Amino acid sequence: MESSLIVTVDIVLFTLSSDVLKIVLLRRERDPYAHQLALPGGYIHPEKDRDSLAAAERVLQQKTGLVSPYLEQLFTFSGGVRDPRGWSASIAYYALVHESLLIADAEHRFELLPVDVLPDLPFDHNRITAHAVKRLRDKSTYSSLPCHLLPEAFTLTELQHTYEQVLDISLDKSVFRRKLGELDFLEAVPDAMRQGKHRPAQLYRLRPDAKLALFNKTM
Amino acid sequence: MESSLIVTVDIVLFTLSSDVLKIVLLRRERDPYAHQLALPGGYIHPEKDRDSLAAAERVLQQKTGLVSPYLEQLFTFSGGVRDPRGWSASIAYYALVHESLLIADAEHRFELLPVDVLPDLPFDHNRITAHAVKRLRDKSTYSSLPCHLLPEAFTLTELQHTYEQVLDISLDKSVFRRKLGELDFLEAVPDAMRQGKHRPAQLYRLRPDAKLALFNKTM
DNA sequence: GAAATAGTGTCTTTTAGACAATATTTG
DNA sequence: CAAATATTGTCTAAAAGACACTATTTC
Repeated sequence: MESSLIVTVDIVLFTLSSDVLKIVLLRRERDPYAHQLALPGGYIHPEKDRDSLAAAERVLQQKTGLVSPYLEQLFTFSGGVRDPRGWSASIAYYALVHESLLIADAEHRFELLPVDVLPDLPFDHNRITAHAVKRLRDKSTYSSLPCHLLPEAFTLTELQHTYEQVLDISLDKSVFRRKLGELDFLEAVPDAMRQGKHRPAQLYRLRPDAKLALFNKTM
Repeated sequence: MESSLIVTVDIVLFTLSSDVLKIVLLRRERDPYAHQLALPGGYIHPEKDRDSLAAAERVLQQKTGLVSPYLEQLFTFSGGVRDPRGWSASIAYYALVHESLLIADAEHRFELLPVDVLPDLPFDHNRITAHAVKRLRDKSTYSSLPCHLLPEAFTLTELQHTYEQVLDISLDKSVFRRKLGELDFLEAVPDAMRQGKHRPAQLYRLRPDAKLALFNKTM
């Protein structure tokens, strides 16, 4: 009925490593662009994948071993020139994960590169990545999104530091905590403190039922 | 290489009619769901359509006669159960247009129905519409988006009224104008006033170069 | 107790909201 | 000039920002 269309999912997987925002890139096994670094991605399998989100979860699991981190549809990139095989559509997703989950599983299957100094990537993967970085930064200005770059439990200072790294701004400690308090998406982990060389800090985690929290104003 | 996937575009076309937010629905000519009201949509034509945005523009033009109103990608809906023909992906768009453009062209090819009292629609078109309404309302709280529901020139009172209809809230005249002034996406149309039974009002239009303007805070 | 970080409080500045006052039309 | 709407100004209340102060830990 229709000429065949290539439909894929691609994933921009963010993490914060050494205080720098980075993404996961894989070396492609086959043509086109074999052996080049590219975003994790793959075909949709209509028999296996309930929908494109399930396809993204499957691809992420197969290529990086990760299970259900924060994963959200980004945008669908399409057209006749983005893939040498013909007209294609890529339903792009972005994901956030704490670095420890990557290190735990790493058998050098992927590379971590800073988003600000990426090489030329195949297809329109630079464009997809730029779109994802913009979305991450925009959404981080008014939501609890950056929480997902941290481990399950974290201190308020670590959370503030994460916002500062992602947004590349500095925030006032007092104002930051006041705004967090207005929302109510965090809860203290009972009797859990981050120990350091000085005064220990209370550990917090996302409330179990908490959806992505939105600030009225900008963070 | 891959089992065949159906890829379509669907469009949620909004307008404000008699102070009510409505969308355009067309009666389907063929199966599945022949003769039922549904969102304007159609297959992507890889030979003709540069990308999915171009496909959406073409579909909109062919089905409603409209040329390039405000048109933005919404979300891609996909899966094995949304279309009886098999696994499918619909790249959904939403568009805003002033009512006059619909009336000018109307040969009863489409119907206008209020978003709050829609009938059961085929496929997952109710879900797509709900998603579009949410996006429109969310984005209207912090941007100049509702301007596109008005004709090219409009008064500030008309613009305020449009925000109030879309968001279903009432706004203070003075505060509203102060916030508009902070941005700068409007310009007065020289010597153009809306005449009524009382004091005429200055007409404004979007600045020629103006992109979608964003308020720091909520509108 | 000095140093370092955690956590809270207070004052000032900015912004939003309520509402009044003035301005310009028509009949 | 009364009525109606446009447009601007002012006062008050709320929020954000800057910054200082107190608290708790290690060495």
